[in-house]
Amino acid sequence: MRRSSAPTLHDVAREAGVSAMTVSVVINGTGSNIRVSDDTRHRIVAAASRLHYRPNAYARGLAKRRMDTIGVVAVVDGYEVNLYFLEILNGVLEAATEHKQNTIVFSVKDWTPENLNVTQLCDGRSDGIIFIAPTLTGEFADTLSQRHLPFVTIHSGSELEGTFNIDVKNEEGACVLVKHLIAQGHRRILYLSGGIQGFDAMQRLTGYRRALAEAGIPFDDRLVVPGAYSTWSGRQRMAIILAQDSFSPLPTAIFCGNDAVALGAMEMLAENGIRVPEDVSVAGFDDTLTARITTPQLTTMRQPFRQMGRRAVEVLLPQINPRRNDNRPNGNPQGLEQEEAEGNISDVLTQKPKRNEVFDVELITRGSVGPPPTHPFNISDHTTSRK
Amino acid sequence: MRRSSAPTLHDVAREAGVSAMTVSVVINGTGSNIRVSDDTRHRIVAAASRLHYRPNAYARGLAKRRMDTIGVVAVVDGYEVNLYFLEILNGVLEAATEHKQNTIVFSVKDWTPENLNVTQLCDGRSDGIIFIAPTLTGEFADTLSQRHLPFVTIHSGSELEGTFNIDVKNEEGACVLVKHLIAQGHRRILYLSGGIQGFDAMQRLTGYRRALAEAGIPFDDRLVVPGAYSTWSGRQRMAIILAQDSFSPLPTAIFCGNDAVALGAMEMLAENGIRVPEDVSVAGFDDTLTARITTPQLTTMRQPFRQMGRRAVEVLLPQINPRRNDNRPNGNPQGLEQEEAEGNISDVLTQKPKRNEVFDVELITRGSVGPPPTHPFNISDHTTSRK
DNA sequence: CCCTCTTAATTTAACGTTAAAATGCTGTAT
DNA sequence: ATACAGCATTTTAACGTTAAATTAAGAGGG
Repeated sequence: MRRSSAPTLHDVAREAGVSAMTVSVVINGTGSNIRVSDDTRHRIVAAASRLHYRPNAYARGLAKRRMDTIGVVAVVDGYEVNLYFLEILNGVLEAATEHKQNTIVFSVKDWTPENLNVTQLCDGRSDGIIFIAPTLTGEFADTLSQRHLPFVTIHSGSELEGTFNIDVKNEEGACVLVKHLIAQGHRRILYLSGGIQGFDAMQRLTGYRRALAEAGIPFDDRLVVPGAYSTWSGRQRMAIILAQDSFSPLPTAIFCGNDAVALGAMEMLAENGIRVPEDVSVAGFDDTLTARITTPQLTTMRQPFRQMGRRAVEVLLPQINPRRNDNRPNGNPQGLEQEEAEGNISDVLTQKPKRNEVFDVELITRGSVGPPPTHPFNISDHTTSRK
Repeated sequence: MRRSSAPTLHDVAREAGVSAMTVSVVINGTGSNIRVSDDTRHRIVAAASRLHYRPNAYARGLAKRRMDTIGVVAVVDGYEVNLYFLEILNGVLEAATEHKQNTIVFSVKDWTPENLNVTQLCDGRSDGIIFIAPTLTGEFADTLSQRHLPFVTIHSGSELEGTFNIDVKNEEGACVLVKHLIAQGHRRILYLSGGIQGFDAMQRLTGYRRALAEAGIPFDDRLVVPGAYSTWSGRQRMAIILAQDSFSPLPTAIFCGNDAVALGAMEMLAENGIRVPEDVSVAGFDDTLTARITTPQLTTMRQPFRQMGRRAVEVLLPQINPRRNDNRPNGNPQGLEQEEAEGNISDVLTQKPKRNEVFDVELITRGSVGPPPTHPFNISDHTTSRK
């Protein structure tokens, strides 16, 4: 009782009159070659609960060379909360708990390769990393590899060799969404894109162009406005569009890179007295909570975030512990398409196979999309008269 | 080079031709009694960077008996994201970074004392805990105390002995807000409260009653409807109110326990064709992002979340390491009121002093509050005719 | 009575790091 | 020459845990 800090295995051992090792075996069910008599077991359990003993996770991790902890890296733009991140996180937490893994969240502000403090990721706190962001630099991937830290990305495209990535059908999703707009009668459709360095923004652009092409509508690159995946960016870009003569008359529909962007755009439209969907239709991507918060509610493409988070865990675990097979998923999740590089055995044996898992997206129609106005909407008529 | 895992201090030592201890001293600036020649230092730095060495945080924590990590416990209701929590977290992250502390987030679903897996909190991952929730059980506090884990609560009232708590002037805030409603002409004001077991909900109720009393309006307990601090709860309670005859004619103003509750209430009102603020005024509490997402935007009381998060760190750190004084805050933050139990020296020497820091709140007026309608609003007239 | 087999534990040696004490050195004043 | 600093570095011993090897004691068989 001379110590003022938390009780240890040895304290329990002394209290129960046995050795530390016996206590260790009793505390963890997994006693390799070891057996403990019922009497001793009871004494130890009693002593442990009397002292309120809790095993020290770090000492344990150090000894086992395994922390049973998954690190999740979230990239936060400025002060803005990325709701989709939280939904992915829920999936990760769910699956991690099922596999008895802990989760630790590293949040990174304003993603730049330098800014990301790799130290925290690499200092032994986790056995593997789930990286959620639309971009991943090779430099960063290299650092993790050098540290023998397995990782899985979500939304990072599939450009890097030997990298596991979970993604959605961005191109197809954008194409379906834009076709939906065209079906309503729209022909002048603005694409308010996310960051152009992101893979997903480019893939969605391709889908946008394909939908236009198949409907025989010529592509006009002035109708593609790049920004960031944030409400702030949506507001700010929308303000520019409304102020610029080249955008008058206003396009009759806006395809936003993101629900957050759509929210910002709709705020700015509302502040200028432009009605949705009467004057202009707005569509988003993600189907986060945001989509049901706007007035009217948002037509958008749903991403199966929770499933994607779950899947990331299931893909990561076998890489962390290649020996045990108890983490094997039970069949392929629905709507999942698997690409495997060449797929011959030598690949599997030599290096991590390149693997990309792509989930389906789903069109969710709500009130923000309607037929185009009968007469083109002239911005200057309204914005100046109001306010 | 026989090892396939990450390089250790010893690897660097071998590479540089020195002992492990010298490397340790070079890596951490803090060489207590020790000095290292420039030549050796350069060799070690070179070797470390050549091997991409990163110190193992856990081994380090074990040896130092200090993890330099603050744990933050977030209680999540169901699947709903508590935006105010994220804003507090930003303050915590900011201050923690300034004091060179890491932060680890424990998220707990559906707060019940049993559900909260205390193990994770107590297994040595953090040196102290910041607990964000409107309730804290004595049982839980005891467990932490037994483990000698210092903790600070936010929003947990000041009921428990020897506990540090950061809070806001709930009573005064509610009083100011309700007086504002009264000043607009309202006399029948509904209080759509958060969980009644929470200290803040009760304090706000007191403020609500005081405002009514000072205006000579009799208190009617049927106008106090308890629920939870969530959008779902706001929707659900509002639906009940609209369906119940006893609430017709509708109160002319609704004071919601929370911005999230207000959002839910406003959604339900809108779905029933009831206009805000023409038919009914709505006010919230918190001034989170939610308040600017509603249509119209929400009149609410602003809590200085970021400051509160910062302050929690500043209060926690001295408890973790009473020796060093380098964590001392520079003066009292503005709008801060400090209560100290008795304040005599013996208290400080014997046990943790009971301390409660209470921040000011600020009325933010927006579009959701207006004068009451000239004629009382009869629910059945409208809800049945619509839809 | 010696040998082997089982059961129930204990002992030893890590895991990667740091605090504190110990060790050589070199020069400098007594 | 002798003791005495001061510097640069190493040694030793933890921190709390677990894997693997080892011991001890009894049971049963020849």
